[in-house]
Amino acid sequence: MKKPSLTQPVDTKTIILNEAVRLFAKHGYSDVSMRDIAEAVGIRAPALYNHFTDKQNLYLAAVSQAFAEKNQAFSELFSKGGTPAQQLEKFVYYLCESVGNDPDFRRLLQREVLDGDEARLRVLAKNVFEEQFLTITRLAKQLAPTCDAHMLTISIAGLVLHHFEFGPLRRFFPGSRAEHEDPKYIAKHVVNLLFNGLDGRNHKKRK
Amino acid sequence: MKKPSLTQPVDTKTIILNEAVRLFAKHGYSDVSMRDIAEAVGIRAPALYNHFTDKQNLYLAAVSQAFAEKNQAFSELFSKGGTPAQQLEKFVYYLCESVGNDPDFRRLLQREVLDGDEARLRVLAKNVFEEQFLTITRLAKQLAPTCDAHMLTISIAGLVLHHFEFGPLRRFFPGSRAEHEDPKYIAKHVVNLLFNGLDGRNHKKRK
DNA sequence: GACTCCTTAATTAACATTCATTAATATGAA
DNA sequence: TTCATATTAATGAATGTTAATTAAGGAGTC
Repeated sequence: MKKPSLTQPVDTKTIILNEAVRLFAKHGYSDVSMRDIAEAVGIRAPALYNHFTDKQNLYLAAVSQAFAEKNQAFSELFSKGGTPAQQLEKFVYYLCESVGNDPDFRRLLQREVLDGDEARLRVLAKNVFEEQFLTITRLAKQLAPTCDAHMLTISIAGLVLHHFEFGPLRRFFPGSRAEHEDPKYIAKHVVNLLFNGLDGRNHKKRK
Repeated sequence: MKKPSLTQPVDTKTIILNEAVRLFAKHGYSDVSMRDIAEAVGIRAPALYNHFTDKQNLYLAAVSQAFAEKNQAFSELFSKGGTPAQQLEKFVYYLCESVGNDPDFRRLLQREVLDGDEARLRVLAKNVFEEQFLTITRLAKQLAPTCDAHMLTISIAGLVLHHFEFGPLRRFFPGSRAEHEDPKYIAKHVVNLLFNGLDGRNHKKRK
């Protein structure tokens, strides 16, 4: 069916998607026009309609693509075994690096959570995040049996995500330093907080 | 200067601001037209220009108003003394109630953090949140002297905020229950996590 | 190879709509 | 009257999208 022809028919669609992801993540759906995307690609706006039926269709394809690849590296995380504590620590580091190195993904997620309709959010939860959510929830149950594991999973993700999401505002708070945006530094802080709570002095063994 | 006249001249401006806050919080700057706001108020769009110079001006005024009142109840929180741990617990409960009962405020904050330019974010940090930030940082230093207090403050705020921000997506995760959106339940969870870390069994005395 | 034919993907031009904003004007109370 | 506040009408720009057209490559037939 899909015959990759000659010049670059498949390539154009990929380029469009990449530019769309970048622009939608940066400015949001309503602040990116079809002309903006076309210009970034190097074509005219009507040419976009050879690849996508309309703007919404292009947006959904862009978001899907941005979220699609996020399930591969994750699975490998837990293949190597380790104690639950070690696995959680690995996950926090993975999440920090992942979110820190892909601001487009993070911003698209923020925008979807803010403005996505129920249908889109349901798909997002089921198809993109459910596996990861269940894995962390299982871990949470082992590590903190008396805690609401559902809530704890949200807490862990939120703890990481918010350090990145709040960056633009946090920068103007007293005591801000460059390392506060460093994924490794954030991960270390979060891991410490999770395992020891506020009282970071009484370290418990967890390795 | 401001003479509250008769019919409702000052009132109109207030109504405009309230409707603008509501609409901007719900849909975002670009997805709310001057006509939308005017319709919500019950007037025609050009009448808005008797009270605000342009759309940006109206938006800034709306955001300022939504953020303005957030510094009053806060100060009283710490006037009654208590141990640092008690004060922090009070703050978490206050923040949960505050954010939970004012979704417009929360959504506007989310939008500003996502799309606000540097100047606006600087003003927001300095004029709206700095006092609260410094207070919590001071508390953090007392409660966790070995921890990066700046980071810890962000963690505390993020922990609370994310439970509300992620609500629309979290609802579609397995195990979701109604109480997961209850401010008091969230506060209890956050307090427990902060003071005890993952291991919620070894409760430390803190009252 | 040379001739059609179909498909794909690009272009320019144009359209209808919506938007923020302005101008001119009316209304009504002090 | 005067001033503040509202209205209607209009303007110019931007938006998503469609129409008509063109160029180019692949496939089948001679």
